[in-house]
Amino acid sequence: MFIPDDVCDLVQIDLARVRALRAALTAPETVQTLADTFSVLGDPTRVRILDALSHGELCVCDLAAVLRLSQSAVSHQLRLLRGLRLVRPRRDGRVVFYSLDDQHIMAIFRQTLQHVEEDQSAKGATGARGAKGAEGRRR
Amino acid sequence: MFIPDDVCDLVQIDLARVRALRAALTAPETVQTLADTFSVLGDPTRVRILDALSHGELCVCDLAAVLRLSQSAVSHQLRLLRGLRLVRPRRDGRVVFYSLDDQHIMAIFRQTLQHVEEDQSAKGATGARGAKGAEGRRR
DNA sequence: TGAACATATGAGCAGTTGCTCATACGTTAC
DNA sequence: GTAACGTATGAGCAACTGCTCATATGTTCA
Repeated sequence: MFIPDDVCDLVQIDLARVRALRAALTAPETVQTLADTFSVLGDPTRVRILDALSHGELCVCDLAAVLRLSQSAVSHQLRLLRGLRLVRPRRDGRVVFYSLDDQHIMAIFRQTLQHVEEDQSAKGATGARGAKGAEGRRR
Repeated sequence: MFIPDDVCDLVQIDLARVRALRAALTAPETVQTLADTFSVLGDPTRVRILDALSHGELCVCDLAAVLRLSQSAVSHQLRLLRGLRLVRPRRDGRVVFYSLDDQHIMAIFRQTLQHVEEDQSAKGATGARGAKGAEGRRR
């Protein structure tokens, strides 16, 4: 679909500003990287894995036991988390222990929770159903 | 699928720890909320929208023009962002201006970029393809 | 009131995701 | 070597996502 510089013909539409803004936008690769990272964090199972690992390193099968997930499911998810260097493996014999690879993640979790909590207290719960199906996404 | 307390039968597997950890885990609703929020942030289009709005409020059609997206696409995404209170609408006649609803988001972006950058510098680029298809996801 | 316009939303489709199942890989013990 | 075991991974399927198209809603102005 073709989208011209000016989409609507209101006077208020600020064409100069539109063009200036385009130059000020974050680079596409950076945007993609941000989105990829958030995408990986945007799954309850992976959040739970990171949460569990925040208490210390765990082998795959203990992780599966803690979260009541299959070994395969955990392993698949760890692969993704490894890919973004959110977790780090350490082999000891046939057991592989995983730990958080980075302090930032927990800081990001904290900050995000702050956002959510500020929401609920400061603004009341009008239609706070979290858009994307905050409920009913588990299978 | 049934998943017992202990998945594997190695001696190293720490059953007591598994049980203790279960009690220490973050509450399911909190996990879901975190995941929902990250899920919304985990899309390039929405990241771009938030990035654009970080420079100041914009009406829907200017936003569409800046990002070269259809009005419909932008509106659908704004709906999601509104749902999680990441953006806030302000009506002025028939024009609706959107702005960031929260300072936290930009802080989260910054922190996440720090994580990514630390990756690339400190750890070299061995297999840094970001798992989930960092490239080739645009259509 | 009705035309024009900015925005919102429902339906539908192609692409993606997270799981399970089956199986391969890597290490240890015999 | 081979058996056992912890982990990793490919295929495949059901559910979900983000877009477009068509259309509804809400506001302004004549």
